[in-house]
Amino acid sequence: MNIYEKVVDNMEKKRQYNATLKDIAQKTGFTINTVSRALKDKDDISAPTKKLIREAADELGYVRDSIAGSLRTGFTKTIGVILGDVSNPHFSIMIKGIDKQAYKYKYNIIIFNTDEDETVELQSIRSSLSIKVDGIIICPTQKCAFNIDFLERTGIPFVLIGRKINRDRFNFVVMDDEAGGYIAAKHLIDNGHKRILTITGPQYISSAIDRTSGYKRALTENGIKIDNKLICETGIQSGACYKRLKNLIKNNLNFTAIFAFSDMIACEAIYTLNELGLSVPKDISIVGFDNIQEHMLLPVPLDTISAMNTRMPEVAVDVLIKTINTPTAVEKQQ
DNA sequence: TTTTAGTGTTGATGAGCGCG
DNA sequence: CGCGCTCATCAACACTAAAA
Repeated sequence: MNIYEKVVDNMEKKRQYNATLKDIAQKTGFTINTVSRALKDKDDISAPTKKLIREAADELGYVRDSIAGSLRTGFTKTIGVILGDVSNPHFSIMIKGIDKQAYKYKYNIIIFNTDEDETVELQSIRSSLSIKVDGIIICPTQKCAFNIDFLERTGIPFVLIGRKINRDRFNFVVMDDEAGGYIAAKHLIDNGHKRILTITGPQYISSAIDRTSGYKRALTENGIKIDNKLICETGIQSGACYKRLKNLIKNNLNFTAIFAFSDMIACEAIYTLNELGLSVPKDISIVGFDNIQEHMLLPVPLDTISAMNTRMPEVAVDVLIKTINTPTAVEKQQ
């Protein structure tokens, strides 16, 4: 095959791939509109015509140009999903749930990973708007209010997931983190623990605040005095807990149990304890959060908080789609 | 510099046809 | 004439390369 044949071959291949409604119309003798309607299975097109057009489309290797479609309809059938850390199983499980639910509505999702960085977060919001997603599901970094304010001002439908801001104005889908914190601490108390270390997330994150206050309530209700030394705030990025916990133990902090902000932090804590010659649960008991082992088995079974965690993605998508279809509706879910 | 033409798809509207 | 069925015509979407 010489260079010219190659070019022609490529052009033909490209043409095949790029077949449009126009090509099908020419091939079948119907108008472009009829072809469009036939392929969309509209009921004002007769069955024989549909069959003919579909066959022609297959033969030409037609693939719908969704960009052109969006140009016409104003919808891209795409949801932007903006999350802090997709390498955390908690979030990847969440993504899977969102995708599965979005599929039911014939929606695609596009994922943005912010690394919990507000600058990246803003860029992700901008990119989402740029590619004209119909709506956004976002787990906000909560490091500054600007990003979400900006998002609100654009008027695009969005739903917060996992973390909440300002109950009245925004749609958010969260679990009852306060209750989760309470149950976790209560569980450890019931097992005889009085010195319970909580390794919690940064206190600008709503879920961290709520879980910590649940923890405090459990202690208070059970007559245990709150020791601020046992409330350890740490970053939620990988490695943060390891350093922090190691330090605490080296400084001889006295505790018999840990309530971790997430299962990932719990895993890191177990790793750290093992490294220091302590074993779980013999020496130290641990309760995590998120129940990731429901989706992936861990080396050691982990006591953890699940609640309605697994339904959050579903609900978030439902609420978002509803908002997209009725722009004025404001919903609140918990 | 401004204007035009072109991209692919589809909702709204309308027209032709056969039948009762 | 009125109706249902089937398909056609038109216009618009947001942006850009090319023409004027």
